[in-house]
Amino acid sequence: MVALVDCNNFYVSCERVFNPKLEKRPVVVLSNNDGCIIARSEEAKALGIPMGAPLFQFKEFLIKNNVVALSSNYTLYGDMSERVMNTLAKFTQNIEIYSIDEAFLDLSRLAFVGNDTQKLYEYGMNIRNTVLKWTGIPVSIGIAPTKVLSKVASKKAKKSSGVCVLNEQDTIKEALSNFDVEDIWGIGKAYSKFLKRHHINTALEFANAPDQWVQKHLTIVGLRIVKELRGEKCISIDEEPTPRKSVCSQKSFGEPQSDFFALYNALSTYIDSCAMKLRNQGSVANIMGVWVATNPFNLSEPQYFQSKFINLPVPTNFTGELLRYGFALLKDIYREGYRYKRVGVLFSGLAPDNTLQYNLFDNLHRDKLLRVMEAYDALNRKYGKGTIKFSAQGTDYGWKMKQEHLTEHFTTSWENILTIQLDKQVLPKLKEK
DNA sequence: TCTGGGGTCCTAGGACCC
DNA sequence: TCTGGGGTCCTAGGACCC
Repeated sequence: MVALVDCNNFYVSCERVFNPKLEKRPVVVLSNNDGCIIARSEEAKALGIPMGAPLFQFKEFLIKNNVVALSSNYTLYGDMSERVMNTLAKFTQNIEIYSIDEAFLDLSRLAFVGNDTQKLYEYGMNIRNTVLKWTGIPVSIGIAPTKVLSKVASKKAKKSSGVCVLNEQDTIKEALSNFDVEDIWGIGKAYSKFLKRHHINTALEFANAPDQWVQKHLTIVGLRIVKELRGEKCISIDEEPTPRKSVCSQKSFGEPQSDFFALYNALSTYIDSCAMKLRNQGSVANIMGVWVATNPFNLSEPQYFQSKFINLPVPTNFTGELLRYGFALLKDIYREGYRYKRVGVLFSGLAPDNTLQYNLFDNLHRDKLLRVMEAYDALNRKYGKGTIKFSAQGTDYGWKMKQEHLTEHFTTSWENILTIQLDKQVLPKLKEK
């Protein structure tokens, strides 16, 4: 059996842990630059605020309905996610962290739980209560024979007690017959439109579709989903995080930028953060690409998009070295006279850093640089990201993201730690305990 | 009308996820 | 005026090999 643990409205829930006044109120969390609405509390969903809606279209609506809008605080969400995952790991080591707010647990190796529906339910409840108590984050748990079915179960769980077990044939069938095909994990916009055109509207109807037809139109991926819906395990639980195959970073500017060095400042920051990710997973990059773009929504202004990719002469993850390539690439594609909205960088062709292929004409002292980067990472890990930087990143952040409603780094910065005033009557009782 | 057989590698594009 | 960011996988088709 597989359990999917899914945090409810995760970003909003994180904010609520540190600000109980947000409880029972409609709350939304915004994307970078306060651009779109990317997370909504149940109250906000009930008001009909759609996922991904641009903020400017809904500003008045939010004010009128007393909705709290917050800038996204990924430092906080990342740390809270780690706490949730660490809590889950106390229950089983067989866990796949699927995203910032979701994890699959392999229950098949927990003999004491077995296949008994009631026992599975109680176990799920125990997990749910523990996560809530230890982290303050409410979760929904779906338990079923396969990953796809556990996703179905978790959606059902959200509408009931928070835990749902789909175990017996008839309960599974019943659930699938009431489940819209477009809500199935792995069926997106295009496929659901296609399926509905062919009169497949529910998950049950999809599960009953002929294999050959499914594979022909939805590839092998679709066929796997169908089989999982029938209870046949096709998608395994990945306990080892597979190393990334590419790393990229691109962000919109708070204000459009025209100056080359403003673009390069931003690019340097993205390169630095990618290079750090590469070093963290022990990879070096063989291919590097840089692109710039104007705002595609602003049709009244001249548009420009350009990218350039190179094969790196020596695969590397050294920030300083990559900054030099970044500078040259940007120089190549930059054109004066445009108002740029974003710049981005991509690293691919990743290889393990222990298979380093040296270049005959390489004149860098790589052993020394390796130690420099190790010290660099150690400092930033210990005292916080950005403690030490490369000079290319500069000090002028005209391109900086807009974050007008940012909450504090409650769990990762001593300066932001909450102070709590204890009631005089509570204190002696606590001491007793 | 007919035009060998078997393979690899790369890329672009489309689908999907959170 | 204002519209997020970071990933994965699969397939078809072309170029190339013998």
